[in-house]
Amino acid sequence: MNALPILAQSVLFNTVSPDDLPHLISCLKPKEATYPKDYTIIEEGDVLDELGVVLSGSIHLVRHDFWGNRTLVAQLGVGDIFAETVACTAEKSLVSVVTCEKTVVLFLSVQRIITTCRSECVFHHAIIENMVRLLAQKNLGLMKKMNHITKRNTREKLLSFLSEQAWKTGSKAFTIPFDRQQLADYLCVDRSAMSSELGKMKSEGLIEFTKNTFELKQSML
Amino acid sequence: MNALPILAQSVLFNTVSPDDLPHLISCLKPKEATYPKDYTIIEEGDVLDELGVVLSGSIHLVRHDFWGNRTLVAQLGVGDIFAETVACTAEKSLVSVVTCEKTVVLFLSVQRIITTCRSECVFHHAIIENMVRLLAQKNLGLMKKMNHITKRNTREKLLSFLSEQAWKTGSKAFTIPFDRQQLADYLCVDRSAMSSELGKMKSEGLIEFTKNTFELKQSML
DNA sequence: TAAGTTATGTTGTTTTTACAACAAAAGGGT
DNA sequence: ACCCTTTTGTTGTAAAAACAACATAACTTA
Repeated sequence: MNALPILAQSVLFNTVSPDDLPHLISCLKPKEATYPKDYTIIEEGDVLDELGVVLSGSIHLVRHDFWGNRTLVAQLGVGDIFAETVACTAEKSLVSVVTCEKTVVLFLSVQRIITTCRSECVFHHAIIENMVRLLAQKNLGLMKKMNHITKRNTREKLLSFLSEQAWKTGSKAFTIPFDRQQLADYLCVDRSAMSSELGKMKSEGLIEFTKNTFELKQSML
Repeated sequence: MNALPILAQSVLFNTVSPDDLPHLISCLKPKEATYPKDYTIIEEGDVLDELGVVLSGSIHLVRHDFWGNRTLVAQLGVGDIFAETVACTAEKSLVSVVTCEKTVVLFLSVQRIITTCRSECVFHHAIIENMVRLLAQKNLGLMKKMNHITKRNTREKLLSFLSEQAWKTGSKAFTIPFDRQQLADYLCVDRSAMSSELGKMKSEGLIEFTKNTFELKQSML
């Protein structure tokens, strides 16, 4: 498929002029792959030297422990980049990458990205800068998630998460990208316990919700 | 103080030849500062454009919520780098940086690091590559911490943490860099609850410990 | 060394969570 | 419309954690 419009929007290439982009991409050993729904692209423990760009569909970064508890680390969509950490560090992946639907991915060589090539690629140093920003943003994302899950109880985790969503959309009413089980996995709590906590919060007038659409009823920190 | 030997060992500069280092550093607007014990170098919400290198002493990255719960995100020592994320993203800091003892820090301009300068700095692109690796490693560190705190109960968190320490030192007996309160803050649990859980684990023969020295008694995942 | 301070361990109570089992609701496809 | 599957909500119980209060040990420093 035509990856260029999507790549042009991604954090990694949004400063590169559309004219230069095809040449630049061709430098990075691009490989496209299409996966069905619920396909595991990367397994925990895998080692690789390419990062992935989601061209269509969506993916989850998840971890599983020995008792089957699942932790949802992040959900990524079109234009988002994954596996950059494991590719940069050459260490084993701590997460699995699983498709949520039929998904097309473009893989690019990290070695080629961070190693400046000869003068032909005048724009090359631009994407290295972007690579730095990308990693810093990922970092920030992890810290934000940490802000939620380090809360001491379920209600605080929920309020922390919902507040962030409201903040992100700039409105007290918003739709979250998770179903209940996914939200529970994301916040590291039991689904049913979370569900009943949501019920309590609704009956106390703190929040309102139907399906994935929530509304915060009071100012909360 | 003479920062060069320490910088030469740091992730950011360890590939730069010692001869080139002074020139390179001077490009990066270096500023040295000395802080007393328990001094807050960076407050949550601060915005800055410099990263810091610990030249002597040690620091904690911490977060506080409104109920006074403290979360210890990481502990850094000589040669370690902090504030690179907030400096790269130009967003508000999510953590505070507090000294554990008298500490000397060297600040360097992130703008100068990631923007390639004129040809004079032939080694410049080398540290950009290092910057990428540094951020990726930080990322990995956050994921590892996440592996611990996403565990469902205190014992699993402890085992996860202790296993990692054992793995890191390559021995079943090791000394951890935290006291009990700090460990509790790191694992996001109550100190006394953690203390009693440690007691149970000892009485069950799982572990042995005195002060900060632990020993794992059985094979555990 | 004595007194004060900090760190750690212990215990009991209250609150919260996980877990299990089930009911109700919502979709999906034929 | 019907059956089947998935999602969500509800409830009760058992387990775990937070909390508070205190005992003891270790460490400082005057």
